[in-house]
Formats: sequence, structure tokens, C-alpha cells
Amino acid sequence: MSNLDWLKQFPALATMPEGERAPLAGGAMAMNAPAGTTVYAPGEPCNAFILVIDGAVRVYQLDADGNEIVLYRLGPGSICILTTLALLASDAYSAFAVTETPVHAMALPAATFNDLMARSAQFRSFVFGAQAARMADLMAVIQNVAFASIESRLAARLLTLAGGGGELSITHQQLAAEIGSAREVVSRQLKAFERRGWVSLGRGRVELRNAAPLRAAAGH
Amino acid sequence: MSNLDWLKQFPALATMPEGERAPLAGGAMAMNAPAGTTVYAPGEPCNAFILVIDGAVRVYQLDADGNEIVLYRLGPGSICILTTLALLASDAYSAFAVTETPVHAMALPAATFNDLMARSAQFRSFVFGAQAARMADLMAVIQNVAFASIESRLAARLLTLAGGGGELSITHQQLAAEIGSAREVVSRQLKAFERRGWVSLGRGRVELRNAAPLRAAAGH
DNA sequence: AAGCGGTCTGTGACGAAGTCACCGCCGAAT
DNA sequence: ATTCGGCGGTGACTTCGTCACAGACCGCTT
Repeated sequence: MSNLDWLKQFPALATMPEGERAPLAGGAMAMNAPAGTTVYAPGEPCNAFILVIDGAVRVYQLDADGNEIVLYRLGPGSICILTTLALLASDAYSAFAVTETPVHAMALPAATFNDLMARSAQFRSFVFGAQAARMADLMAVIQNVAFASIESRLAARLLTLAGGGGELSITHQQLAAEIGSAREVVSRQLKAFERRGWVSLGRGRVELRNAAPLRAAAGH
Repeated sequence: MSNLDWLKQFPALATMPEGERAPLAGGAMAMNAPAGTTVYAPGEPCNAFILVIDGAVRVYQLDADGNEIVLYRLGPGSICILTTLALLASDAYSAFAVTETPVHAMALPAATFNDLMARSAQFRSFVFGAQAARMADLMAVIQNVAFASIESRLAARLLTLAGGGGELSITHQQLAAEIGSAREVVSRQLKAFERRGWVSLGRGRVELRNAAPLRAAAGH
């Protein structure tokens, strides 16, 4: 039987009545994956519902020409909608999900997942909440790529990636993939930021020197 | 009691066991809305699950500067994910859903919807299938706005909007909103199509004259 | 220490797309 | 018939993506 201590981290699930948690206790399997593990890829069969306990998963799209754009990230407490929907609706997506850090997760086999969905209103609302959040993420991405300037998209992304810290280990190419643009465009924009004293640059490194104007630029 | 004849149109629901259909029979309410009715708008409270029986609903995003982009359309048999998720997760979206034609729909109050979700695996999988389809729609939009040329996006959209017929009643401004571009850009591209003999243009009208090259242009 | 291959970054030139300002035109309402 | 608001056309300019290429940096080998 699995240890369900990790459940305590997730209020939405932890308060589920004893009886409803039974399938969880019986069917949950712990997973540990190193950074760089593929969680979902188009065409791959997928047969489990996945809940991230610790670590980060990057979900992105990749087209035939090699163009890449990051859709969203999953952190602790998030479930992988892609695998869930592929599991339930057997629909194929053109997206990839890859771990960025070592990831600790719980996997529920399809049968266990279905059982929980049938039993627990709380679990259903947890799953729907996740759906809603991902949907909102995608809609935000659409707004950005369709109507926002490169300057604001890049500034915003630098801030969220830095997340408080001031140092990023990332290449221009990766940043371009983050915002769905081209490497040259990102290089030039970063240079502009550097000239203004907002960041300082190194090979594979971006240091935020002055977050305030970046925040302002991210706004519009 | 509502007439459930409409259910026959939807195999996914029609084959639900008698008992599971009970809440549906008891709680479903028929709705008829003229074209132009707002189904979902940010900030509006929404308290019903909506299933389209006949007609079309356009779901689009609108930002502060008036920029507009169509996300997807709902036809017969589709459910409005936006209202469903807003209902379940009380999350606010920046999107609008508006009827384009007179729409005939069924509405389930939240309680009835929750009851069905609890009882029927078939209903759950119907709802999840719809989620998955909308998610795929959004991801396709992202691919297009991020990486596809205006020529291919416009050609593709003209073909799907025409849907077999050769005549469209639509303005350049509306077409721009369809693909998330600017009116001038669409005007110029349409002129180019006209010079090549692919379409002929009139005020508020686009006639497809030669679909084959349009299909080719839509491809890449 | 020197060389080497691969990755990362910088740059100029160009084309595609978005923006701005302004125009004339059509058509419905008065 | 005139007016007025929505529609479409156009030129000038800016921003962004693409292409081609050069140089810099890094880790590795010799």
C-alpha cells in the first residue's frame, strides 16, 4: 500500500472523506523521474493520471519546422491535463510534456482514476479546477502571441522565470521558445534591455539588474 | 417534464441507462436564443451547463485595445466549456461566447449537472471529450498565430467558413477578428487572392472562385 | 598549451506583417 | 437629396521573423 502522506499537501484532496480516498490508497503509484523525462508526447499511449508532487514539468508545442512555444508549466499539486484528457478522450495533441527538474509524482491507473471520478465530488472539482486553470493559461498565451509586443512578452517571461531571484541560466534560443519567437529577435531585445541597464548578459545567463522597468514594460 | 427527443441526436448521451438519465429528464430546460445573444461574458455569473442542440456559438477573446480573435465555434452536440468550467471552478475567463445564429439549447442547472457527473460514466466521458476537443482547438489557434503566415491562415479560414458553399457574407474586419490580425492586412491579402482569381470581392462579401489553390495555400 | 568541434551570440539585409493616418465609397436613414 | 456611419483602399513607417554568416566561448583532446 502506498504512503499517502503527500496528500496532506493538497487541501483539495486531503479533506476527501475516508471512503472516497480508498481507491487512491489502493491504486496510487509513486513515480520519480529525472529532469528531461518525457511525460507526454503525441502518439504515445498513455494510461495513467499523473499528479505532480514536487518538481516542474514544461508543456510546449513543436511544429514540423522546429518552431517551439511553451504553453504552461506544472508545479506541485498540478495534474497533467494532457495525459488526463488523452486518457479519457483518446484525443491526440501536438504537444509535449517534459520534466525540467527531477519530478516526484503520483500516478493513478485509468481504473482508479475513473473510480475516484465516480465516487468523489471533491476529486471531480479538483480535476475540473485544473482543467479550468490550463484553459486560462492557453487563452493567455493566445492573447500574448496574437497582440502583445516582443518587448512586453520577453520582459514578462524573464520576471516569471526568475521568480524573485535575479539570475537565470537560459540561452536566447530557449527564451525564444518560451515566448514563441526567434532567437535573433530575443538577442536583439535582450541587448536593448542591457543597454538600458535592466539586465546584464553572459553566455547562457541573464541577470536581472533592475526589475522595476521590466515590470513596467511587461505591463503593456 | 421536458421532452427528451433531442437526446436522440447525441449517441454519447442517448445510450445512457434509464436511471442515469433521470436527472436529465427532471432538470433539463429548453432554451431558445436569437442570434447575437451573449452566452458567456467575463464577470457574469453563470449557473447552468449548456448543450447546443441547434445553431452556432462563436467564442472569442477581446482585449483592452479592442483586439479580437476567434477561439472556436460550438455546433450541435457541443457543450459550452467556458460556462461549464466557470460553473465548476468559478474561474474567470477573458473570453466571450455569442450566438451567431438562432440557437436552440438545453440547460442543466448546476445541481442537475453535478448529479449526472456523479451518476454516469458516459456523461463524464462526454464532458471530458468536449474538454479535450476545445483544448485541441486552442492549441491549434496558438500554432497558427505564432507560426503560420497570414496567407495560409486567411485561406484556411475562408475555406472553413464557406464550408462547401462558395459565398461568404463577411466584412474584412470580421475576417481579421477570425484570425487575430488587422483589417488592412486582410484587405491586402484578399486583394492578392482576387488578383490570382481565387476569390471575387464585394462589399461585405467574399466569393470563393477557385478553392484548389486556396487549399494549397492553407496547407503551409 | 594548442587545437578543435559544437554551441552560443552578434549583425546586416531583407521580406512579411502590424500600425497610423487618411481617403473615397456605398447604403440606409432622415 | 443629403447626411452619416460603416466599409474598403492606400502609402508610409515600424516591428518582427528569416536568412546568411561571422566571431566568441566552452569543454575536450592531443
